[in-house]
Amino acid sequence: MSTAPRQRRKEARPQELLAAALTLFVEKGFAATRTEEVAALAGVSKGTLYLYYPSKEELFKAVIRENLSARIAEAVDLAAQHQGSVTDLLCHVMQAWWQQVGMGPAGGISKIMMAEARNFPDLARFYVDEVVQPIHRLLGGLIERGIASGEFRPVPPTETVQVLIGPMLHMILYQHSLGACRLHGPTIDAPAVLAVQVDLILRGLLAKPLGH
Amino acid sequence: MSTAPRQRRKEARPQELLAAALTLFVEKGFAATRTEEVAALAGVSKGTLYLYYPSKEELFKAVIRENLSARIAEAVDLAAQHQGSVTDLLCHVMQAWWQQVGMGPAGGISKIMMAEARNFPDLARFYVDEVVQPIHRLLGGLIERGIASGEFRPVPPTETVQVLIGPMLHMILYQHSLGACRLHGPTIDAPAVLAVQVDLILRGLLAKPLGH
Amino acid sequence: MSTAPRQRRKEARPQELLAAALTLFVEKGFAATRTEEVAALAGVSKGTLYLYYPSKEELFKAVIRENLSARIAEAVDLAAQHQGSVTDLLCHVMQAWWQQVGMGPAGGISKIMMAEARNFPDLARFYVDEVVQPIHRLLGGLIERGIASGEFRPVPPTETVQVLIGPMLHMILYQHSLGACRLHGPTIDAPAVLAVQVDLILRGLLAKPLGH
Amino acid sequence: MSTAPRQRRKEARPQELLAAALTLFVEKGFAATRTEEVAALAGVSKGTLYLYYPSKEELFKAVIRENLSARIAEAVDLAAQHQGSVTDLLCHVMQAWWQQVGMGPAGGISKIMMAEARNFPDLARFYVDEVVQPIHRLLGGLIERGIASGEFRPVPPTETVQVLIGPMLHMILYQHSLGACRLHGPTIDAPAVLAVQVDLILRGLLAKPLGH
DNA sequence: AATGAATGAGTATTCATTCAT
DNA sequence: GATGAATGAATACTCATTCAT
Repeated sequence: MSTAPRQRRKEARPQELLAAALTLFVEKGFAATRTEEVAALAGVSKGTLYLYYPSKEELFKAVIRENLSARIAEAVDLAAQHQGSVTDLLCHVMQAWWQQVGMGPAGGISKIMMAEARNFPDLARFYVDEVVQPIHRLLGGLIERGIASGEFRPVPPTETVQVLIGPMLHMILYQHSLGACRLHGPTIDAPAVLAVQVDLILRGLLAKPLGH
Repeated sequence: MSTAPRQRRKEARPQELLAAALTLFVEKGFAATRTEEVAALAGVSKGTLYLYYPSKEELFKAVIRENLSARIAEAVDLAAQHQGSVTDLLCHVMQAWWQQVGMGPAGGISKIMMAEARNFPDLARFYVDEVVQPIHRLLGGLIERGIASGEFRPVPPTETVQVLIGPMLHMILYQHSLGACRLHGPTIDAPAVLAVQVDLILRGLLAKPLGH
Repeated sequence: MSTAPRQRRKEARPQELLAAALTLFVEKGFAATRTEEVAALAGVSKGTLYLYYPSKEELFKAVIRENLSARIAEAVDLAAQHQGSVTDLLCHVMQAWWQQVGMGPAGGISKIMMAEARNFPDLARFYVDEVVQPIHRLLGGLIERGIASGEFRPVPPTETVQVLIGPMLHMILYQHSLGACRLHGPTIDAPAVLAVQVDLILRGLLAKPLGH
Repeated sequence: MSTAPRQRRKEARPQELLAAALTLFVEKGFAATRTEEVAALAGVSKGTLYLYYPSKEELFKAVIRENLSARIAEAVDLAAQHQGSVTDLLCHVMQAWWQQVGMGPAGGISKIMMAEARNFPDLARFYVDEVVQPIHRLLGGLIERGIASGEFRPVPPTETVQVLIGPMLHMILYQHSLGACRLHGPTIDAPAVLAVQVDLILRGLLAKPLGH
């Protein structure tokens, strides 16, 4: 209880390092981020970083676990317990993901993986196992539940998941790459796009048409 | 008539270099591709590459011009001359882009830009001006034409363009990144996804509902 | 007190690197000296050099500050405090410069600047501000003092400074260039030349002729 | 007599190449001058240069022969034939050298040699044999003639040659190096310096003092 | 004779990782 | 535990020279 500040500091170190790493990896990419910068942003020296994480790759894996694995587990739990309309659940899950992950810096992790998967096969494997597969299982399952319950038309689940995920991921990627440069490209109003997507796709998905 | 082999080579070199550069840039990214590798893949020495392109960045710009700018111009022409249903035109443009660009290696260029825009601001600017803006102008214009002609519901054009582009771009990115690693992630059946997308989104877009 | 060897090295490194740099820059010139050679001569690796100096140019500037700026400041102080004959002071300043700078490796810096000024404008600017101007101000001031005190004839100060500096600088350059090659060119006996110069020029400078 | 322009061109080539080489070598130094630039300035292609001179070093030797050896031979002849006062002859030779060589681009050759002798020992040897030695023999001989004739005091000839040459050479070097950068260093008024030098040194050299 | 396409050795600088203190 | 000095592998770009045309 009366842990000295030094003690608190020592316990907080991993979190501080992960936060610094997330920020810089998203900003510059994995390969282009220097470990020394991560350490500096976390307020420690280069050597200290290696005390907590044995390499840059392991540091990145820890960032993924910290920021994505946990969120996914929550969503899976939520879906398992939900009782009512699958439509509502699907909307909720997607909105929540956007709020908690997509909008924030953690969204940038997907950019990094897209960018550097082929140069770092170990990271790619880890990310697919830890993130991509679970999300596909979750959303695919929801589509199947909706079809089974008669809410949705009998669409192919796997492909529909792609169509659901696509625009959201694309916006995330854009905002963390070209959108982050101060250029005169198209400005993306993410909530508006999500609204349009929900409108368009639900109309297409639902067994019973909505009105205008 | 009496073009010596040396002469023929000189004229073919730029194409050979651009093809090699496209392959490697897409595979490894811009920063991680070594110029010497590009030269080797094109069957020439390091120095020769610099005879044709003054720097790695200029080489990359040339790759973009060669592979994307030309295709975009074709699509713009096609759209300007098309007379019939906007729905057909939109489907055609998107299918053609997928066939000619998305599916092939040129699709990987968008991955590179997502990945490295923030580290190479000059390239980002070039890509936005040369590729992103023209595509948005083209598709946005089609949506507006469809609304004006009464084919489409009065959706917001800019955001709808995002929803149209999103899944396609996401698939492209996926196939050039995680999909290219031999992992057990979800296998994407791109034509099937496109079919689902067209089905879902057109249902949402059209003023008059389709049947099942 | 308990300075570990590592610590002692850290403090000594800049000096060791500057000494190695001076030696090699004088021997081969600025452009032709490889940073790795400098590091090797100082007994460290390539990377260590860059821990202390951010670039080859900054290393060179540090060599100038270390070897010339300090000497010039000393001479300026001496001149400011000197009370007696300007003739004596002038002789002393020139002899001292020859002993402390001209004769030693630091003399070679002027060779480098002559050689590479036009290819490295930043270095040229630095050298003019830091070395050439101060020396001219010092010697020009001495000539003026001598004229004002009636010791010297009313010669034009600026041009006289050139005549004073010329032979010394020429000898320095010669010894660090052609003289350093084992050739059968004229061997320069620097002290003898200086003696002749002092004899000839003082005779020309003094208001009252000397005897034979 | 009716040589076609093409013929005239072919015969003029070596001269044009030497002129171009002199200009660029003086401006940038030997190592830093690219052979392609020399060829371009002479209006021919890279390959053509090698048709006339087998290497960059041989090109440089030819520049020396063309611009210095010839002038020296003229001065030697003049000195051999001169009958009157050695003082006049010495003044004349030095002024003529300044006018014909020092002031013009050929003066820059000495800068190059100072700069790069140690990196190109072959060139150094050639320059000493072809230029330095002859000039020293010429001027040393004049001093001895002046002493023998009673015009000059019995000064040591070799060292006196250094004092004579020094300021002139220094000015040449300065004007081709730091002086050629647009900096705020001291501006050298070469004729004024020469006048001062002649005044000072002759006063010191002559057996019978001049008046004020 | 003239060209210019091709070559490949050579070099400043960066950065993940180690380890003595 | 914490530091930061030291390392050395890795890479874009240049330029003298050659030689097929």
